[in-house]
Amino acid sequence: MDERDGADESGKTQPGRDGLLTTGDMARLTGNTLRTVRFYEEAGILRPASRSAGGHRLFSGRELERLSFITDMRAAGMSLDEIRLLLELKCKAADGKVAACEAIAALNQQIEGLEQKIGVLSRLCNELAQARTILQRCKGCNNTRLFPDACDECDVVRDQPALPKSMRVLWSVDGALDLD
Amino acid sequence: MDERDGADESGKTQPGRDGLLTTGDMARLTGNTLRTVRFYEEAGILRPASRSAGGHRLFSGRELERLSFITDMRAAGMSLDEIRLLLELKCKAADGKVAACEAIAALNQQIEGLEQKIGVLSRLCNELAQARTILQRCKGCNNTRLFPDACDECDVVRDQPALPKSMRVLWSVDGALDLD
DNA sequence: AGCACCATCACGCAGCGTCATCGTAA
DNA sequence: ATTACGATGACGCTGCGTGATGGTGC
Repeated sequence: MDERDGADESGKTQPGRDGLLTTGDMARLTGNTLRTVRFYEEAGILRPASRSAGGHRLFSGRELERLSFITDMRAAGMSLDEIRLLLELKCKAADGKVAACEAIAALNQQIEGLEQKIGVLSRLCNELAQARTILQRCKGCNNTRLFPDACDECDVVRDQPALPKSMRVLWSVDGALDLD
Repeated sequence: MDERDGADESGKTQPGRDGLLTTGDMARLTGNTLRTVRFYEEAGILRPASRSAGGHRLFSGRELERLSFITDMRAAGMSLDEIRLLLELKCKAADGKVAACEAIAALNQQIEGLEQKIGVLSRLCNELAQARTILQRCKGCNNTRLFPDACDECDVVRDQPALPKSMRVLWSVDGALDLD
C-alpha cells in the first residue's frame, strides 16, 4: 500500500500510455472540473495536442503545466483575457529583448497587484481576529435586558478602547465611523 | 486649509444636512459604483433608512459602515449570500450566547479561509518574483538563433538549478513538471 | 457487452457594467 | 431654468455549474 514511483502498474492518474493526458486527467491533476478545462480551450488559452479517433481531447504534459499556471493566476484574480496576453506574450514579441522586457513588465504588475491584495487581506484578517477576541467575552452573555438592541451599553463593549469596524457592524454598535 | 470637523461649511462629500447620505455618497465613500449600491439593496443586504419625497434613497451612517464592511468581505471573496448570513446572524440568534458562538464560528471560518488565501497568494507572488529575476538576464538577449523556440538550450536557462513553473510555462521550457 | 469516461449542446447563475430614458435636487 | 445627480428598466458579460443525451475506450 502507498506505492510511489510505480512505472506502469495500471496507473490511474498518471501519463496514460503515450504520455498524453485526457481531459479528466487534466482536471483531476489541477483541481479543476471537466467543464473548466473545456471552457479554457474554448477561450483559446489551452490547446489539446491532438484528439483521439473518437474525438477525445488529448493533452501534452506541457499543457498540463500550462493549465496549472492558469489555475494559479485565476486564483490570483486575473481574468482569462489577461492570462491569454501573458501566455501569448513571448511568441508575439519581435525578439528576445522585447519579449523579456514585456514579460518583466507584466510580472511586475501582477506582483504589485498581489502584494497589495495580500496587504488588504492581511489587514482584514487581523480586523476579524480582533472582533473575534472581543466576542469571546460575549460567549457567556446572559443579559436579556441589553442583548439584542442595547449592546452599546454593555461593559464588554464599553471597556474596549476602539471597536473594529466588523464588530460595530455585526453587533450594531455605534462609534466614530472610519471607513476602509 | 485642511479643515477638519467642519460642521456645515457646504460640505460636498460629507453627511448631507440631515446626517443622511445619498446613493452617490455611499458609492464614493466606499469606492463602489451606484449600480453596486443599488444591487446590494436589491440583494437585501443594504437598506436605505428612508427615501426622499422624490424617491431618492437616503442612507444612515450605519448603513455606510455596513456597506464598507460588505465591500471588505467581497474583497475577501465572500459571496453576497454568505455576507447576508453574517449580517443577519445576531438578530436571528435566540440569545447573546448563541449569537456570540455562531459569530465566532463564522469568523473562524473566514479567518482560516483568509489565512489560506494569503498563503497561496504569497507563494505565487514569490514564484513570479523568481521568474522575474531570471528574466532580467534575458533583457539583453540577442540570440536570434535560439530565441523563440529553443530557449531550453540557452545558458541563461541551463544555469538555473530549478526553473519556477511560471518561467517554464511563459517561456515554453521543459523541466520536471511539478504541479500546484 | 458492460461500465466508466468523454463530447457536445443548452440553459442557468452571480455580480456586477453599461447604456437609455426620465424624474429630482439646489 | 440650468446642471448635476439619481431612479428604473433592460440587456450584456465573465466564468463557470449543472443537467441531458449520446458516443468512446478498454
